[in-house]
Amino acid sequence: MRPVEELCQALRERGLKVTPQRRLIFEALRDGAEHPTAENIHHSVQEIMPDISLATIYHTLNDLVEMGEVMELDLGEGRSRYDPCTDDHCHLVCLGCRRVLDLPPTTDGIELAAENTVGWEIVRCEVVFYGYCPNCRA
Amino acid sequence: MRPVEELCQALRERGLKVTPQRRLIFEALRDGAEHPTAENIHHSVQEIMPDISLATIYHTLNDLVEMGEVMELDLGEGRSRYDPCTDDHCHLVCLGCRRVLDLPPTTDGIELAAENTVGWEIVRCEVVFYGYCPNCRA
DNA sequence: GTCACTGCAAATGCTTTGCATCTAG
DNA sequence: CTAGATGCAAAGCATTTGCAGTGAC
Repeated sequence: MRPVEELCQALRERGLKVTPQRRLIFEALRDGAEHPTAENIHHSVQEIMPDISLATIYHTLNDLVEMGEVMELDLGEGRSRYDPCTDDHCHLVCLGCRRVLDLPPTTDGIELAAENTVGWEIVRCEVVFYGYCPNCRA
Repeated sequence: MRPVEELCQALRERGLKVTPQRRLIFEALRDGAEHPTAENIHHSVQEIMPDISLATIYHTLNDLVEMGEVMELDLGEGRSRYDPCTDDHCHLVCLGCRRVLDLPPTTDGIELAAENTVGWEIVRCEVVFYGYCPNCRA
């Protein structure tokens, strides 16, 4: 995700408007936990703007996803997480505490795709490891 | 997924009962498309037993997942798919027609995990490629 | 002044649950 | 006979949508 001011600029270039709500959402994504849910962001923005609506959060997150500034992660939890890091990388999910960590990209993911997907156009590859973190193994 | 009769046996061993509904669901999983949704299975079983309830489908699928006979896939579609193949393998999803293909497992997924997840107990690794199939590229 | 955004509430879509009835073992 | 299964309808959640009022530019 780019810095807040660049995001604001990108919004304007698309004919979208920069509102205080959106600025706060950008800041929450920049400063908060790394893989927040929409509700996480709602809570953290509410500390500054108590009346902001969850619908506004969803609206803005959808815009960011469409702009490619944020990745929507589906980690099998029945709700989406949003990742401000859009570089190629893998995820590691603790089935105990639901903590989500970033891992370096798999080097051969793309190679595998190349071998077995002749004729396809591969857009992206998602790799998620599920397990138990050191704390939760106990 | 094991043959229908073995599944029936496995149910009984767990104190669960073998009903005509469950048998039909097993057969639908065995014979039908490879990555069906709960609704897909409902439709195909309804051709033989029109009054079967969707709740029964979900109930049985949840049992099968718990028994490790079927994998629940979350491919970011807002609904689950169920995969009777529980061997280690990857998935290839067409963003156009939503077709889902199986791919061989990544050999180094586990290696990557071993290098970067000291102290963790890794349970499984899910790899999903998203793209456009030859038909949908046009 | 316009057109997009906001907040609210209602709607949506998938999945689960409560309950009365039924049935496998 | 009895515990578990079924079908129905209602409830639960996360997310989206419709709409009237508001605000960015």
